[in-house]
Amino acid sequence: MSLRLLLVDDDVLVRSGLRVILESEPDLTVVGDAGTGREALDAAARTDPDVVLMDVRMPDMDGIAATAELVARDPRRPRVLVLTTFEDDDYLFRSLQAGASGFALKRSDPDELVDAIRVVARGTSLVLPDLTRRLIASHAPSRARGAAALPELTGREADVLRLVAGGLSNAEIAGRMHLSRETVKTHVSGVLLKLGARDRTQAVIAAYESGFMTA
Amino acid sequence: MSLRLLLVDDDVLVRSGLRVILESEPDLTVVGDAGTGREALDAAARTDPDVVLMDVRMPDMDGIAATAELVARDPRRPRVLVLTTFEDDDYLFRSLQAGASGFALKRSDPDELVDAIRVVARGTSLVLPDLTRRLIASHAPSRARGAAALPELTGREADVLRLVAGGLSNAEIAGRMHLSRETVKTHVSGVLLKLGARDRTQAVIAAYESGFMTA
DNA sequence: CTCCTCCTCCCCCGCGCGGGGGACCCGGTT
DNA sequence: AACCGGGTCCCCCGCGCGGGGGAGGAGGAG
Repeated sequence: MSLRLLLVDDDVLVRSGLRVILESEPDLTVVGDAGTGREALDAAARTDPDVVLMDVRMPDMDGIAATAELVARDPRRPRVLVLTTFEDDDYLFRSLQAGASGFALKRSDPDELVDAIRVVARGTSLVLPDLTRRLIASHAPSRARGAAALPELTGREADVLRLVAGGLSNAEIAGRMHLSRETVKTHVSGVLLKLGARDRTQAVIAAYESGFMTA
Repeated sequence: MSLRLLLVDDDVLVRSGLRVILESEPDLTVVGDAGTGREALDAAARTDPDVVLMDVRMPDMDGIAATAELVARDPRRPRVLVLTTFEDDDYLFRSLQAGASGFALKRSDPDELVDAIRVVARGTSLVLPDLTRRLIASHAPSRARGAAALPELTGREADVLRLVAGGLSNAEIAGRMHLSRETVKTHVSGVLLKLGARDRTQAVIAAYESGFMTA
C-alpha cells in the first residue's frame, strides 16, 4: 500500500522536480499538487493524501495558514511536512506550532527527503539536522534560568571562562594568566565543548544564564 | 547490510528487553551493551556501532557526557539516540546540545523506536512527537518590545542585539529577520560602536550587565 | 525644498577564532 | 610498570567577524 502525497508549491518547476524524484520511489504516489494554500485545501479534500509537502511562501494563503487549517479539520489525517528553501527559524517555529509534523529544507538530499516523508507518514514528527541544532541554540539561553549548574569544568577552564566572560581576547587572557595563546585556546576549546557552545559568545551567555557570573 | 547497535543503560533488564525487541528486526544487530557512560565509550571503540542507544541517568559518567565525548571523537560515526523514561526537558536540550542525533522515550512503541533508529542511522536528526511540541512551547517569544534599556540604540539595533545575545551568528540573524548578512553587520557595527564594545562578546556582556536581557 | 536619520545592500581586507592534528611534563591510579 | 587526566605549548587551516569604503530609498524636521 503506497503513500499518497500532495505537493504544494507556487513554483511549477519545483512541483515537477519533486514529482519526478518522488515517483521514482515505488512506495510513493503523488496524487495531486497545488500552487497556493487555498488550492491546497481543495486538493487535500479531494485527494485525501497521507502526507502534504507544503511550501511556506505562497500567494493567496501561505503554507503556515494552510497547515493550520488542514490540522484543524483533522489533526491526524493528512500529515504536513513543511518544505522551504530558507533556513528561516521563524517559519520553523510557526510551522510546527501550526501543527506541521516536520520541517525540511528543499536543498536536502532526495534520500533524506524520502526518509522524512516515510517517517512523517508513520505519525512521527521530525526536524532535519541543521534545523534541530538551530532550534536548540535559540532555546539554550532561557534554559538554565536559576538552576542547572555548568558541567564539571577544570580549575583552569573556569578561570579562563571568567576572563572570556570579562570580554578579554585569547591574547589578553594569555597575558593576564602568564600563559601562551595556545594554552588559552586549549582551555577555551574545553569550555566550549563542555558547555555545548559554538563560540565564546555562546559560552558567555551560558555563563550568565547558569549563574556562573553571579556566584 | 545490517545496522550495528550499542545499548547503554545501567539497568540490565532494560538492556535485555531492548535486545529482544531489536534483534527481532532483521536489519538490526546488537553488537554490544554497557552499563555506564565510561563503559559505553570503551564498547563504542571496540564494536564501532552505527547507532548508540544511550540512557541519560547512569552512574560513572552520565549519558550526556558520554554523548559529548563520542561526538567529540567523531561527529558522524556513531550516531547517538538518547533514550529515557523521563519527559525531562532539560535532558532533552542538554542531550541534543551534546550532539545527540535524536531523543526518544523508553515508553514509545517498539515500532516507533525501530523507526527512529533507522532514521538516525541515516544521519537525520529527530525528536519524537511529544518532545518536539515541548521544545517549541518552551521557545517562548523573545519578541517583547519596549522597556529599552540601552536607549541610544535604534529599533533595529536593539532587535539585532537581542539575537546576538541569543548566541546567533550574523547569518542566522539575517535568516530570522529576513535581511541580508550585510545589513545585519551594519546593525551589529552600530551596536558595537554605541556600546563601546570591541566585538559581539563584549556587546553581550554589556547587554547582560545593563539589564537589557532581563527587562 | 533640503537635511538628516534610519534602514537596506554591496565590495574588499586583515585578523582573531575555533578545529584538526601532535607533543611533553607531572601526579595520581591501577 | 603502564596508564590517564590536567596543564602547557606548537603547527596548519578555514571561516566568520569587524572595519573600511560606498550607495540608494523612505520618512520626518527644518
